[in-house]
Amino acid sequence: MRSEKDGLSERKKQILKAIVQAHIEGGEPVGSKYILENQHLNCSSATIRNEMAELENLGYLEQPHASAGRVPSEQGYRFYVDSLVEHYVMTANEVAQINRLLRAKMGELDQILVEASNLAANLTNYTAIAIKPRASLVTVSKFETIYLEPDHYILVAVSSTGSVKSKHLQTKEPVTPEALENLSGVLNMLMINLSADQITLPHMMKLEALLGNDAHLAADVIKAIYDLLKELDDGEVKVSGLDRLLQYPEYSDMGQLQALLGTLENKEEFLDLVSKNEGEDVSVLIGSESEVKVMNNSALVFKPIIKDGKTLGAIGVLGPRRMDYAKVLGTLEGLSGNIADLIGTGNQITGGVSNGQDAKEGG
Amino acid sequence: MRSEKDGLSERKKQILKAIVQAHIEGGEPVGSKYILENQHLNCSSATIRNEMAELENLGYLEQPHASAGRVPSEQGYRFYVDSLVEHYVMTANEVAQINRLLRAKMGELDQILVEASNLAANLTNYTAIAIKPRASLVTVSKFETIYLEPDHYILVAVSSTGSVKSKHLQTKEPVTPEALENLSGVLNMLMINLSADQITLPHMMKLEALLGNDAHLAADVIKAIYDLLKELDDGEVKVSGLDRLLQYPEYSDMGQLQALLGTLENKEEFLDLVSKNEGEDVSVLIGSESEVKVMNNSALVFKPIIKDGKTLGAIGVLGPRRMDYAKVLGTLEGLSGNIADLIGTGNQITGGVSNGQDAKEGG
DNA sequence: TTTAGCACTCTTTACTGCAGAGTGCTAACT
DNA sequence: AGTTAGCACTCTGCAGTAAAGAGTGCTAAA
Repeated sequence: MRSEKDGLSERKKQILKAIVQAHIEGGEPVGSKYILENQHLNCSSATIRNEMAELENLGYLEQPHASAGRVPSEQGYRFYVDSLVEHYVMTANEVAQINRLLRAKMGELDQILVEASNLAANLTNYTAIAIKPRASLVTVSKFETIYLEPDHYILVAVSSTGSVKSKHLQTKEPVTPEALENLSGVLNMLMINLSADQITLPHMMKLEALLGNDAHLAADVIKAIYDLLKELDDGEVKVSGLDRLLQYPEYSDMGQLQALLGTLENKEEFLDLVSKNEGEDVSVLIGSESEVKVMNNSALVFKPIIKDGKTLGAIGVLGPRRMDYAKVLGTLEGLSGNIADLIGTGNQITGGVSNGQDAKEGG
Repeated sequence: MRSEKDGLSERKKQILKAIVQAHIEGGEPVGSKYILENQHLNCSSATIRNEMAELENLGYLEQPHASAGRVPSEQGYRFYVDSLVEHYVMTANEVAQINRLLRAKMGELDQILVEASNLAANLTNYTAIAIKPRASLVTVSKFETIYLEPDHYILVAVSSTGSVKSKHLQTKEPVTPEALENLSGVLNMLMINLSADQITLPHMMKLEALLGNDAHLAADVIKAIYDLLKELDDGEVKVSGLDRLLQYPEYSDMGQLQALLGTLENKEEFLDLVSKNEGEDVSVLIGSESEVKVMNNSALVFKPIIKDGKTLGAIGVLGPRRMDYAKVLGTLEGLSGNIADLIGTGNQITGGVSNGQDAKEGG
């Protein structure tokens, strides 16, 4: 006993692993007999029972009631994910699927993320989420105006992360295309690389001054810029494959499910989660580990998409605590590799560095 | 008997209405005794039973099993909605809530729709959806380019409906800001007001010719324009308050629920619905009326947002068949009035005509 | 045409008993 | 000391039954 540095004998590990895997597959408590039949250990069911009792004392297993089999505890899953899970390697077929679908939809990051989360849902058969984190440091790196009618133009802003947002603006007095060109010139001089709270009264004064005859545009433009910055800052959470949750009996209990759905609509908690685990490569949050109250019965695995040290987004998989971690981890690895490649090859703001497939679990 | 032109005596109507309303509230079959106690008809429960038996023969009611109360049939709801429902008038409080929240989030149509559907979900306590219909006739009315780096620029397109989309483009050979200005000029001459299938080889030839030294840009630009048009065409469906469905016992049956969730992810069916009922003011689809297979137990009420004869979007409410139609209809009326006002007052592409609060049910 | 009364049907709930699954413990074995 | 066989015990799940309740349809009388 105690022959291993983490305190579990090889046999205990094997039993724990078998229990976790069996429970992942079937969703029901697993008993000593099952282990005996499916795992060729050279011992009897009684021995296994003894081991299981010890594993329970150590906190890795729990018993729903006195005479049911054992179910992995949160700690049990944790240990499984950290030390026992074998890396699932995607089949050629799956890799091909990712390549085909993702490349077909090549586009802006938002789209790629959503597409990737669709794929994740399909491949893992759990619910997946695409997360675009809040970016509190985002600024506008370039302005442009588009003249439409004498009293109507569009203000376009390109953010430091490359996304493009626009706002329609209506003017009281007519403006000329030349005035608008002047406006964008002034904006590109004055208002570049400022975050919302760096825009101060002096900026506005200067803006009005530089606009000369068109000073009447200033107020609306400033408001529009504020709005644009707010939109750029804003995180987004998009959910795919929600219906897949329902096939797992743990979600047949309404109430629980309703709460979870409610949480999913409230993107805030997920955005917080992502920014909190920013440093990690892959994060695996099991049950109550993830401060999102509702998730006691669930697990969330997510992987940020990092580019040049900046977290551009994340894709995650949400499912019951007894999630097929091997498969989910493998899928997210594969997907993120592909996304990184895609971002590298062209459609994003900077070319270069590809942060590849280096796998490591987060704590 | 048969004193009314639609074939139902006043008393039958009253009974039918009472049954529908009671069922809407409680969700359970309602019996003759309940009617007797809550509706002061000058008759006994036996008479009511006779009337109910007749209403059942006429197809307005059905009996879940031999000795339960009656439940309105699809036809019963239909009749209720068409002739019996009283218009719900929003409370001052509700109107104020709409005004406050909607005006605070003034912005592009997409945002307004989503915000309105959030409100609809809150006010009605059902699930709401915001629908931006496919627009197969959409074209680009203005192009603009934004220079970022020698090998990297952005193509911006303003659609005929006023929405703005953009695409990052990477070039093999370096381009100058002047070249890009030329490019947008040429695009604004050549490629304006064309739908995807109107872009032909001659266009591309001419584009290359006019670009002169920068002809190498043409291929990528054409592809980008195709992509932009596709994105502009694309409909969107956004769901709010999904969790609210679960409080109604009709959705406690998994499977049914799972199918419905699946359908909600597949926006196609909803987009089809909207375009099919384009002419209507308010559409009320009860159960199987709405060709969406899954919805046998549900009802969908939606109202298009129309501006200058064009359907810009729609907001809808989805709930159990026994939905509080009065409240839902009233809420959608109120919301759409406010949206119309908002669109009128500034942020959208054309000013003018406000299609107000004129209410009428669709058939 | 309406009503009172009653028999009938069907669902819901509670309770019972039984079979099955799985454990924990003890005593014997290596 | 670790392992095993055996057995008693506990808890769940299911089937069957009985009783209560709700609501109807029908009949006969007003």
